[in-house]
Amino acid sequence: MPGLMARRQYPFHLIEPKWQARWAAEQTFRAFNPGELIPADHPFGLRHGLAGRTARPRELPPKCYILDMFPYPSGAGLHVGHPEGYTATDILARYRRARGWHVLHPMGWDAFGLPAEQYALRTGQHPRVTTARNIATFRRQIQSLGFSYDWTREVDTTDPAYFKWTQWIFLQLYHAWFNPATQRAESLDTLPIPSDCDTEAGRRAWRDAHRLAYVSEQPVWWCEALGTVLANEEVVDGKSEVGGFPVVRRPMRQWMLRITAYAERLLRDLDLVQWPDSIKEMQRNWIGRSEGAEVVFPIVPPEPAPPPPELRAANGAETIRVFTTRPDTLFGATYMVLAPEHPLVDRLTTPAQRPAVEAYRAAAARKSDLERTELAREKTGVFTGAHALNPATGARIPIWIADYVLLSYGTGAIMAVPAHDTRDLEFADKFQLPVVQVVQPPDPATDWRGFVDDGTAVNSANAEISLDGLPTAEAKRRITAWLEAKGLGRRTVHYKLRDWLFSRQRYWGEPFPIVWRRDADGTLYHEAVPEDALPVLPSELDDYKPTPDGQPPLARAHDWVRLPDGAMRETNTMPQWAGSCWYYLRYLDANNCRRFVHPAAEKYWMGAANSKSEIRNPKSPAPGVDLYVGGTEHAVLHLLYARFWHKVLYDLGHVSTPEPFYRLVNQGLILGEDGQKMSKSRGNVVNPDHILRDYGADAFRLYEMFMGPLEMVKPWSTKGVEGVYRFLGRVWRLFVDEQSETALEHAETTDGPRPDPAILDLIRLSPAIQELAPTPAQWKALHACIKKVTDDLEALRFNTAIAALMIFVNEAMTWPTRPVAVLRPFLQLLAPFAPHLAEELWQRLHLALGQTPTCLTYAPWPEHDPALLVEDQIEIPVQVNGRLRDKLCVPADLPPAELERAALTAPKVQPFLAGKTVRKVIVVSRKLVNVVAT
RNA sequence: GCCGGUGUGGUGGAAUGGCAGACACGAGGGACUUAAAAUCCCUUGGCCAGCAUUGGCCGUGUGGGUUCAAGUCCCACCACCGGUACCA
Repeated sequence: MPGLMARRQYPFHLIEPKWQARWAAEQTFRAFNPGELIPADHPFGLRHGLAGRTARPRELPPKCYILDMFPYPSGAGLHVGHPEGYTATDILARYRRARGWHVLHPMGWDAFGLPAEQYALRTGQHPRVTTARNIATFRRQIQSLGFSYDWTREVDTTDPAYFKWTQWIFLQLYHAWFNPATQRAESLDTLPIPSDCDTEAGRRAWRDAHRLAYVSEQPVWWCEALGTVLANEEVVDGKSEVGGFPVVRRPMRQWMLRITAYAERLLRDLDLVQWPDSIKEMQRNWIGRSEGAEVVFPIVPPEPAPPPPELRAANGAETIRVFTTRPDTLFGATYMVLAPEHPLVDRLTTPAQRPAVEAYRAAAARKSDLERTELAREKTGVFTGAHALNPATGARIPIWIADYVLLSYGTGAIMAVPAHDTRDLEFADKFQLPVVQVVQPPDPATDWRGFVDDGTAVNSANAEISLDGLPTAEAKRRITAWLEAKGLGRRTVHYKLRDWLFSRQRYWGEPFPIVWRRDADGTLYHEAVPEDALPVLPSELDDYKPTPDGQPPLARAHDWVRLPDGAMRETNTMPQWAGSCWYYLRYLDANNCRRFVHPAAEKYWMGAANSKSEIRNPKSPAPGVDLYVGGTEHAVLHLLYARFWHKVLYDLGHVSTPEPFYRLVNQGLILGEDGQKMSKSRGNVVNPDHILRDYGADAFRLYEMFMGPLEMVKPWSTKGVEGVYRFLGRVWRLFVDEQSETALEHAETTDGPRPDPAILDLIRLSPAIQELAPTPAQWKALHACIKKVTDDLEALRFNTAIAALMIFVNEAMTWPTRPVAVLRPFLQLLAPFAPHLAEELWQRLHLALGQTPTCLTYAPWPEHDPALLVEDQIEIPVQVNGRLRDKLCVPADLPPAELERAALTAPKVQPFLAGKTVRKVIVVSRKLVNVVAT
């Protein structure tokens, strides 16, 4: 009971559980797959003439797949941010059902993850137990909000029946390679094996080197505190994204996924989807495509040897390859820099410089990444003593090492053009290296030193080629062609995107369906677990810690690791992203134990239409998920990983669209009442359970949508909840007889603490509600509301749709009689927003009229009649020189000439025209008149 | 630094280039009540004038511009939020 609260506005505590129970019992929101039997009494079947039938895909209405980002069920329970997106999608799902679409609206749990495992480390309680408890809490909370999910499709990523298919998809990656010729993933069977791979081991190594899932000994981010490695994406500012613990670089054997092969398609196909520009831009930046050239710099042999006249990198001479986006500045390259870890450093360094170089390399290796970024501004570096030849100028240029050059990007080496690169200039200034201008800025007043934009090439000529006078773009083309002709370089495209580090040293994740064996030579190799042996279940453990030597927790389960035939199981597990990469596909056929999804279900719900024309047609179902709503925190990682998996599955013929999520909308963050981000330490966290208890689910939902535009960041206001709650109270009183309400309250007090919803039958309709013809004003109020709400729903403008409902109710409250013909459609408009209250009043209304109540969920959405909105008298503002002076009430069809005359003669306008000449009169038909007078 | 977003009353927010502030919150006043709560009604951007239901001026982060007309379009800038960063 709301102790401190005032009198309850309406009996939501009886209404909401009643309808939730009924929806659950009748499976009201169940979606049907092609070939599935639609029960004879199901309202979806009744509406579409499919009751009691097994519908073929073509007989089903157009599909609409409305998806939420499924939550991680944390121990803290639901947060008020969760229902924001869920309410938006629920409103849209209910609206689309009313409009006749076949809506798929599912929910599930992204339940692998660190917190349950860390809890297990402390208490010894199996993560499965914690997870199950948290899921139960989340499910209860979400269900108490009355969302129209099809719970028969609920998924849980930790359920073996689910992760069996996560492992299966991993095997698809494992058994595939990316064919550069077709730019697609293909079965490993199509991989050409070079003839010099003449041993079984050689062929195996070749195949392993091409798999989309491969093993690599790589420097990785190791987090001591978490006892695991992390993906690049999970390391923020040199600390773990989860918990903020220090991380260090360490070489380890890891599973990697070859996402870089898809860089170009991941970039290009952003054009196929309707996502916010900011998210597309973040993905583009993450992929980080840059066009340029690879250039080969010959190394000058140590000691006297004069520079060879030939610039060709032939005869086995050592070379340094660099990547540059500005090959046009090659003539200005006055020195080179290698990353300290670059493999050539050892061989290049002269004896005299070796001590300095070794010291610098050791210092760089010790630096945590945090230090490297924080101390980023001041350039450091050491001369190796070696020189290279600038292939354009033939000049001997010194080779340095410096940690501003990263081994992981490009080739790990750069040509430094200090005149036209900010970092190179800083470095050159510090170490007194020569600076040569090779680009002239378009504006002669601009200082060429440090000018990094496009301009005109200067000082760029040798015996064979001249770039002088060419604009940057042309100069790039010319020099690249010259380099290619001389075999000194080639056009290249580089990406920032790295391959995806896919293994974790954790317990609470999907085990890899992989075993390790030794061949006759004793060489270790990996091999897939056969499909019919899936799922690979993790072993039970007593201790969830990693082993002291850094082996994953599963390594403790010796019996589990060692198979009878001597093979050893992989003990790493997959990262949490794995389960969320494909859950939207499992929803399509969540209970299928023979396939990850039946092709017919996949084709129907994801839509086989994928030609451009069909994508652009708003009338046809979207290819893929029609609407995906979630927070921006997944702008890069989840959305990029899921797109990658989807594309692999698409290439291998398992799904029919190139992109998974056609339309994406990000809900904005909800801040605390103080305008700050909600956090336990600030004490400004709003508990949804309390809101639900005090105001009910409908008010909660309505408030979250009324706060402002969905995408916007906005602060919580409990006062605001009271506002929409009062609105729902007015709706209730619009329909209900006050006397009967008193009877209900009386019955409730005698009925004890848990009253039976059946006492709602004591409610009588207000005597003002009658079956009589509405007045024109009443028709207009309704149809204006229908139009506004419908338009706003189509554009996801929920806040203004609710305002329209309020305007209608405020007006309807003043009517002495309330025609059923107006109130009934109003309930349909209200239903997506406040479904419990709408259903209850809908039922009461029909019972009072002696009609059998139909299911409001599937009642066809009302259409507005433009004829009813036509005004015969309209108000026209009259301006003089752009300032409002009067308003005229005129017939709507008044001709412009007459409107102009009326405006000029209007009494309030006259004084402002006195002594002036009318120069011009702008008459905007049905809008306004503006008189220009001087 | 770069990329993206946002700046409108006391507050959340409305406004296809055409009456700025819809709808709500808060506040003030009134009705009902023994009283309070709830409910209902009125007022509510600022300044100035007036007994007056009124009238005038100013107002959408700042400065310019386009236009009969700008919160909305263009240019320059400022502030805040989010992302990202020696990416060659």
